[in-house]
Amino acid sequence: MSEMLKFPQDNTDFNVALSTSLVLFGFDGAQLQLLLARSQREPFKDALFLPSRYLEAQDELMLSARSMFHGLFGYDEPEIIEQLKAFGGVFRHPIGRVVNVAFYALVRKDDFLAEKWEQHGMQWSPIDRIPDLAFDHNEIVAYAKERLKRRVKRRPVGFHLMPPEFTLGQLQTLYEQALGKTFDKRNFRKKLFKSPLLTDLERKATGREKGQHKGSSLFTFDRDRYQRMKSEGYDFLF
Amino acid sequence: MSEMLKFPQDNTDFNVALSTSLVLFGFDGAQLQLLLARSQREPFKDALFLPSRYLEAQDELMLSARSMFHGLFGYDEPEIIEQLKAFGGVFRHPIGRVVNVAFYALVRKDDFLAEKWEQHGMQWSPIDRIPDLAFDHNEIVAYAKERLKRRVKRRPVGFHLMPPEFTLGQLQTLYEQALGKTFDKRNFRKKLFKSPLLTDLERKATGREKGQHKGSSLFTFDRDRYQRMKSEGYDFLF
DNA sequence: CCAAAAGTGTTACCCGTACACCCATGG
DNA sequence: CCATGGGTGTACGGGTAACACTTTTGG
Repeated sequence: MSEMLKFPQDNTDFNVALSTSLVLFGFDGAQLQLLLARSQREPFKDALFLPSRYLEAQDELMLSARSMFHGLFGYDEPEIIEQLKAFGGVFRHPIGRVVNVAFYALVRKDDFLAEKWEQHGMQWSPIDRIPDLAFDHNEIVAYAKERLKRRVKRRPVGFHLMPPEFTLGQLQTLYEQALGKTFDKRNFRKKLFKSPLLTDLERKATGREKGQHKGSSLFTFDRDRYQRMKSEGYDFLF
Repeated sequence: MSEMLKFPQDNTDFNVALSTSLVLFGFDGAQLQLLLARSQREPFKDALFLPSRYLEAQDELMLSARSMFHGLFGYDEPEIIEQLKAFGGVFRHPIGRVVNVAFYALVRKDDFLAEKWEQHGMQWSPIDRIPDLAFDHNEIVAYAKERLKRRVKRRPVGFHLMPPEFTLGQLQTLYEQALGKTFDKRNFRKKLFKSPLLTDLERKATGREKGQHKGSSLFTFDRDRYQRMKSEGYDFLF
């Protein structure tokens, strides 16, 4: 009974393993997607799951997630990466227990090292049509989508997901898919222009980029301004 | 490199231990508080920390948290208990790694088995004056307070924290402490009466209960009604 | 010429906020 | 009688939501 009052130097049970999984959101110009791996070997051939790896005992949770990210994208860290929570409900290893700590991150899809990974069965999947995944990974994805919904309302996620130049139509698509509802075009624009983070590039889209309609105006996010305003206490709100 | 693509049957590293900690919020009629333990033995004598225990390898995370809760309160589960996230940044055990999965719960302070635990150094501490805690438990508390802020806005937390009968003054105190700001009395009442969950008991407080001013009206929450409305899609919003 | 998306203002309603006075009680 | 909290209504402003038509472009 007073185990609760002891500092954890006693009675420890070191036969748990930790894995980390990543829920990586990307936007290809028209669709919000996430990255899945496909097992290419028996006994789970073709099963889909989230990019995952074991944590070595000395690793920090976040560093483990970042290093996995590095393997996939070739640089050290995405701008947005955050722990979701621990998921422990499903997988039992013959040797002990596996608990999975999941992270989510927002990425530029272009940065993905596709040549390197596609041959290993990795692929992007539209967020509204995620197939059955192994383990409890569907539950993790559902949790991540909820987290994303909250972040979309409080952070200019376009910074991290959109290509450097984009149209307002694309941005609206992103918001609609992330929040799971549609918006009136005029109201959407009004709302976004309340914050001064969107810069009109005064150029028109050629229509060659995915999801860009020819002739519509191109915008970009003003990162510097956002940094300055944030340090003065500004809070983005959608 | 293709570790990421393997199912987790290989290369596991079973020398991690998991602990669970509880951030237990209670309200004594006048103050929002949380429950702390005090170590009574060397080498950490007098250190304060969150109620914590080791997870045995076969335990579910949530069940472990609930069973610790049972030890403290004598019944199986609080109405609100939720995982926060995994905290792994601080403690290194000589044998391996300890990762702490924290939970938060809302409780009726009266239910705490005080006679049983006070002699073991457990005590309630006001939320706005939490002392230095061992490990990274201050960080956990900070995270839990943020979670509580969000929940206060979306759930009728009064159900779970308030005594069965309370005054509007008490309820306002709770909201003010949880959200860290003050409210105008009239606006506060207006806001709460938008939802029909508050029942006027048509009796007056005697002034004997802590935090109740004599003569003010007593209210209770209509649990049944909340259940019915919730099943019809109602969402509480403060 | 047809389809698809871009672009553009106004109105109504709701909600949040600000604000002041009198009453009841206990000390 | 003084201090503390209870109890009550109104008015303004900002934000959200609803709503339709014309233009550009590619096919």
